Amino acid sequence: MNSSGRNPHAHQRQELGALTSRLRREARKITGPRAAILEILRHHPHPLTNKEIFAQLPAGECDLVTIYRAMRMLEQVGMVKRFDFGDGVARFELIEEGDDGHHHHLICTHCAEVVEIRECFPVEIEARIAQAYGFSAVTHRLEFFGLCPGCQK
Amino acid sequence: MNSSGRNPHAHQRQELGALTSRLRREARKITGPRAAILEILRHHPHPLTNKEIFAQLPAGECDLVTIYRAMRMLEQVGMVKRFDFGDGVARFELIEEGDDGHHHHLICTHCAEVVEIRECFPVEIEARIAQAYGFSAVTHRLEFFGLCPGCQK
DNA sequence: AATCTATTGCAAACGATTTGCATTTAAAAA
DNA sequence: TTTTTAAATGCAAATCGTTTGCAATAGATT
Repeated sequence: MNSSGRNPHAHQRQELGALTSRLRREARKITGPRAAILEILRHHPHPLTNKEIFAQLPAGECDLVTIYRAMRMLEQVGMVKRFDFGDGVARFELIEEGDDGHHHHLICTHCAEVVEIRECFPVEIEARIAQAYGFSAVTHRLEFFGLCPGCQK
Repeated sequence: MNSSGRNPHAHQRQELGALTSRLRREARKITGPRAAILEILRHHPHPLTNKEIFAQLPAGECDLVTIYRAMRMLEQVGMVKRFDFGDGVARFELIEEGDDGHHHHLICTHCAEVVEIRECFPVEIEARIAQAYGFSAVTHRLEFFGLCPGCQK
């Protein structure tokens, strides 16, 4: 049982080379800003906002707008997953090749700590819902909120 | 088995009088705009955006800003529940006295039709998550997306 | 090395939501 | 009922996240 298993949530860091070749395969250019952004995402197991990425970047590495554009592109080619914590700010997480990145989070409403939740429950439920209402291609968006151990009292 | 049961999703329309007295109890003034807004919400079983409410209002009844302020206030006193369908626009639904309004929706990604989902599944799951990670006061936000019967092909 | 086109930076536009402030008005007091 | 008082409104302007236009730059291909 080694650590290179296929648990999509093991968060083994993807190699930068693997990431760039993935980009190349999509006929996208590997630019300085993009490499830097991927490098940051690679080291963060939790969803990051565009601003947070921007802040991590060496000063002047690239414009905030470029990050917005890069994230949209990375989402399009399926390299990152966009999450919505309901605060009006998009967050992104790098996902593994082949994975669709579907999972959930538990967010502390006080300190904003984020826990990645491995299990995805409502999958069985989706089928039930889909057929109950005649919908197809049903997916869901689910996030949990609460007080983390450190913030309780 | 009459229709005035206590199923919180039966959507029996709340009386305007009951609504205003609820407001009065909270030491809020019953104004023209507020009565008009409540009147609209009363007749809509699905979440409405501020703009949608504005559009329903008799022309010149009140400013859009007033609606924003009213909805925030109504949310504070627990008379409406705010929903987030992930498109960057807040939606509101009137909730019954005593109810916390917690429920979910199934939204057609093509025509935006909204189905109210009565059952709330992850309640049992919340407990599991809460204790697994030591969080307290855990809640969740869950919405389903898919293609409604009419939009499939 | 030359070419071609995607990508970037910067400024400006956008859409949802909030805020400041002077004016109006519902509700409490007289 | 009139007076008083604080809350609510309208309007303009500000804010915040995100997108877009455009000319300049720079990967990738030849």
